[in-house]
This record gives sequence, C-alpha cells and structure tokens, in this order.
Amino acid sequence: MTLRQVAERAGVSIRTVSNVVTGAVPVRDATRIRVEQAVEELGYRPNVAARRLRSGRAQAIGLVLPDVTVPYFREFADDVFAAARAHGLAVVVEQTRGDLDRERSVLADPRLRHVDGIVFASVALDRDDLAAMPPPGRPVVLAGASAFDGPLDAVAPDQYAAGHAVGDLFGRTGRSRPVIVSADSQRSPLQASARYQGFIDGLADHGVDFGDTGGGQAVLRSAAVTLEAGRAAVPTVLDRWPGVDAIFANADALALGVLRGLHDAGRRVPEHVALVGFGNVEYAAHSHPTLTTVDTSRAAAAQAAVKLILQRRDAALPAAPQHLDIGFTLVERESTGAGG
Amino acid sequence: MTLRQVAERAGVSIRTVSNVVTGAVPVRDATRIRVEQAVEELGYRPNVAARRLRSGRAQAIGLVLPDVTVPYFREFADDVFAAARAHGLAVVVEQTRGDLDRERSVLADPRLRHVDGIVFASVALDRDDLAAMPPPGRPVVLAGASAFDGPLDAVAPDQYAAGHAVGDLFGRTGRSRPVIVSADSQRSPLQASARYQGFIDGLADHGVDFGDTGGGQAVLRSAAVTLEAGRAAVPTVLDRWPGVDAIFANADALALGVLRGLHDAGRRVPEHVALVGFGNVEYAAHSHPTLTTVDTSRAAAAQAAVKLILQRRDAALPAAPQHLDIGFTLVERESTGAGG
DNA sequence: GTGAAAGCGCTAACAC
DNA sequence: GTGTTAGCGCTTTCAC
Repeated sequence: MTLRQVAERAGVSIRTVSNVVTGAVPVRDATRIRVEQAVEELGYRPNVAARRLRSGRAQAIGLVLPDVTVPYFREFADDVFAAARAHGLAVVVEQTRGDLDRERSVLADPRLRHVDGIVFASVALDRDDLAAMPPPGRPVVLAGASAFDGPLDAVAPDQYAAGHAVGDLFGRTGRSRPVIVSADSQRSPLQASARYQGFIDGLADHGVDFGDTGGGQAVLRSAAVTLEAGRAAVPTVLDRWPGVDAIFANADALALGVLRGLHDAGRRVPEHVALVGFGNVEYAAHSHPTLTTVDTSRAAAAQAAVKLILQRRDAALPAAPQHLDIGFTLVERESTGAGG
Repeated sequence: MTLRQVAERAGVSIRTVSNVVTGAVPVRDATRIRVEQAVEELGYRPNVAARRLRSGRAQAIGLVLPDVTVPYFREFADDVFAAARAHGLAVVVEQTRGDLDRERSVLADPRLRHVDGIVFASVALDRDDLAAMPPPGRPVVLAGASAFDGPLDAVAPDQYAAGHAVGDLFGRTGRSRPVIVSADSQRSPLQASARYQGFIDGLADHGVDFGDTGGGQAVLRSAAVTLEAGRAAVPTVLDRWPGVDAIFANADALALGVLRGLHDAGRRVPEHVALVGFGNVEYAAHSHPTLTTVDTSRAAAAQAAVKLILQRRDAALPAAPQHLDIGFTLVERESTGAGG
C-alpha cells in the first residue's frame, strides 16, 4: 500500500493524500473524507523508512543506561518510555553496564544511528571524556550527575544543593559522626563532586566537621550499586568508624543494603544510626523502616530530556548547551526519624 | 556524507563503495583500501533510513513486555538485548503493563512499525485473542506461556512437563497438602493450563490427590505478580488450608513474597512448608532460604526468538507457525530441602 | 486547495 | 569486479 495507490483510489493526487495523512496542510472536507475512506479500505499505513528518509525525522529516541537491573535506572527507563510515548516516539534501548569503554563508544553505535536524539544516563564519563568525544551529530541529553556543565545538554538536579540538604538534615537532627557510602570510582572520586561539597557544607552549618568522625575521611567506597554491596559495606563501616551515628549512601540500592546490614549488626535505624539514600526508588517507601532519600525528579528529568531532544531536532534552540536544573526533594521518612 | 561523495573521492563508482561498506560483494584489495580510506577521511556513515527503504530491512526488532519492573521480564529484556546485539539489531521497547487492551493493539502501534519483527512477551492474550488479531504483517514471536500452539510463532518451555516436575518434586519429598498461588486471570484460568495439568499429574504419580488439601481447589489467585502480593497471600492461604505443607507459586516474585509471608507467620521453609517458584530470577539464588524454582531458559528463548525473526524476515522459513520448545530445568534449592 | 515532479541515500538488477 | 541506472515511498518545492 503506497500513497500512489490511495491517491488513485480516491481520485486525487499523491500530494493530497499526503496532506490528509500528515495533517500538516488543510484539505477540503469533501476531499479529505474521500481520501480517508480510501486509506481505510486499502488499510494504508505510511512507510516509516521513506518518511524518515525524506523528512530526516526518525520519530524515535535512544535511551542509553547502565542496566535496567538497577532499580533507579529501571524506574528512569519507565519515565522515559512514558515521556516518549506522549510524543509518539519509539525508544531504542542500549545498555552499557556502566562500563567506561562502552559509554565512550556507545554514541557511535550503528544501532543508535537512526534516532532523533539520545537520552544518556552516564555513570562513568567525566568532563575530559565528554570533551574528547566527537560531536555526536544529533541531540544528546545527559541525564543525571555526570558533567553537568560540560559540552552536552544535560538535565539534573543541583547536586550541591542536594548534598547540602542531606548534610543539613544530619546536622539539625543532632548527628555528629556521619559516614558516606558511595559507589564512586577512582576516576571521578566523590570528593571532587558538588554533592560531596554540599554535604560537608550542610554539616558545617551546624558546626559538624565531617573530619570529626575519625579514621581519616569517613567515606567508604562500595564495589557496586547493589543491595548486596551495601550490606557488605556495613561491617567495614562499623569497624572503621565505631561511633557512626549517620550514613549517607549515595544510591538507594546501596542504602537499602546498608539498612539490612545494620539490622544484621544489631544497630537500630534511626535510633542508633540515621540513614539517607539517593534516588527515591519505589522500594524506599516500603522498606522497614522506610528510607529517607533524595528524590531527583526522575519523571521531570525524563520529560525535560525528551522535550529538549525534540526542540533541538526541530532546530528551535541555539547551539549553546542547555543545562536544566530539574530540582530535587528531600523525602524524610522513618530512617531519619520522620513519621511516615 | 553520501555514497556518491565517497565514490568521487575514491575515484570509483557508487556501486563499489556500497559493495565495500556492506561487504556483500567481494572487492579487489587495492580498490577496497582506497575506498576505506575515503570512508575514513570523510567520516562517512551509511544512512539507515535510505538503506532500510531500499532493502526493506530495519536491522531492529521490537520487544513487547508487561513491565521492566517485574524481575522476570527485566531479566528477559536483558537476554533479548544480548541476543539482538549479537546480530547487530537495535531493540525498540514497548511496555503493556500486562493490560489486555494494550496487548491486543500493540502490534499495530506505529512506534513498532519500523522493525523487522517483534518478540512479544504476552501475559494477557488467550487463544481467541490471538486468532482475532489481524495478521501482523511481520514476524512476531510469542515468548512465554501464552497460546503456545496458536497461529503465531512461539518459543516456550513445555508447560505440562514443567508443572509435572514440580508436582513430582512435592510427591517424592512426601508433601501431601500442596497449595498453588497464581496470578492468573479470570479470562485464562490456571486450571485450563497445561502447567496445572502437569502439576496435578505429577502429584498423582505419587498418590497425592491435589483435591485432598481440602477447602475445594487449593488455588489462591493473587492480584499481581509482585513481592507484596505474594506476601499478602500467605495469611489467606494459612487460613483456608491450615494443613498446607507445600506451595507452588506461579512466578518467582510471588514466591519470594510468599517466603516472607511465611516467615512473618512463623512457618519455617522448608521444614513446615516446601516452596517452589517459577522463572528462576536472579534473586531466587540469594534469598534465605534460597528458592527452588523452574528455570525457563530465558536466554535460550531470547536467542531462539531473535533467530526466528531473522529467518522469517529473510524468508528462509515456511509460513507455518513454528513452536519451539526451549526446555526448562527444575532448580532445587533450600526451599525444598536441597543443599544449596 | 491541489497537481506535477524532484530527489532524500541507498541497494540491486543489468551490463560489461 | 566494477560502472550505470532504476526506483524504494515519501515530503516538499513550484506552479496554478
């Protein structure tokens, strides 16, 4: 079924059929109805490839993320699916496992060539990597923490402010021996991040010096962003910083593992140790105790990213990279002594 | 960058460049190297849309599933990504939430029009639905239990045999009061399924009559395939069938919830109650106790489905629907008294 | 508001 | 083994 066949059947030109189908140009009612009937009878469906070749629009976006196994990214994927759906866009998914080499090369992957733009949840790339990458040739929007002020478009919460909110929470609830559990890498250490800086500043506002926990810098690097990794981190934390009374885990999966680890170790949350995660995954509201965490506006980020891609594709935006702050919320729950 | 420009630069015809790029037709070494150099210098990348329009191949498949939130489907998605990757295919993901209407209409979704074929993990469609659907117009492979012998291609384990293996396990380990927890629907009740028939036959081989558990048919219908739903089902099970000594949960997520529910109720697994799940999700090997379950060869199914799509696309297969039995394994773990 | 026609970049049939 | 060429089905000037 082609436009031509429909045109013949309806006794109009191919142009008119196209106008009816795309809806871009108004068509006289009588003509339109005749065309619609022909379309219906012939079961005509536009050929996406031809349309794309001619128009340069794929009506599809790429979604690059580490792994749908990690709760946070799974939920983010969900949000991107919804946002894309709202714009009639298909979503091509590509996983990187958080692997640096994969993240470096993924934008050149032929399987992502036929998309209008890419939502890229990077976890391994730093500013230098991004600077070294060839221009992607189509809109790419970074989602999340990575290199917020780099050369690419980005949507993310204000990491400094988010860290600050957590530090402030610990400070104002009288915690003075905080420890951080983080899955950061050697390449982009937590200590270099705005989130970290915000955290210690937030503590300092209440006269708490992060150095005071003892044992040097109270940061434990976890091997992975998993429940198991979080759980496994606890004995080390308790051993190295026996006086710990608060833990900031840099991802909810980690935090939920820490929660279990603390339970195993006989420490009560929040009585002995306050606990805060990052990401506000669904399960954070269902754990026992429920988990205080930073909600990073995943859905808003997904929507903003998709919209940005569309705007760039349709050339409504200047070339300068956009960096959208999509906000965050500190969700206080039982793990820091809040009511629900 | 087009083929033409590369051809000019290399001093050959467009045809030769095409031959080099696709690798379909052998090209003399000297020529090939010259072309490759031109490709490199110009940074030429084939235009996917043009290629697809001309060749009719999208080099992409669709993956339709209920929800990447359900562990089983998340892991299946992982397997499909890997299989597609191995063939250089992109994957367009579409979620249905397991909703009947969505599943009925999803194959007509324009966002899935530009794919070579679709791997369809259906949970809601029954034989009549499938028969009533218009011919999809491109390869569609059902993955999982749904309508294995229907008009569409399908890859699935032998449901009767799988059910039988579980019934047999209960029977041979002396369980005589089994209960089933299932998230089946009114429309396609478990009792009509081969898996169920196999289960009761497996029990019968050891002289156990599934009717003997008392209280009518010992099947509890759960509202959803989630941990919470499994957990919530336990009090009802214990109330309705107090003598229960074995539970077959028709999905691992459910089983893991049941595991918790039994713990909450003070019943020990496997001492008081043996428990078997279905699907062998990753977490089944890490719960306490570890979960006995039916491994449905997800990876094999994913690979077979992708291969089938490719074969159909390239017309190497007759029109008759293929129904591939990809086997299963009963993985015995602690929840039925096995060692590991 | 509608028709005629060009051509997006590529593959493949046809020549040699 | 390579050149020439005809479209794949569509959008989009350019006319009227």
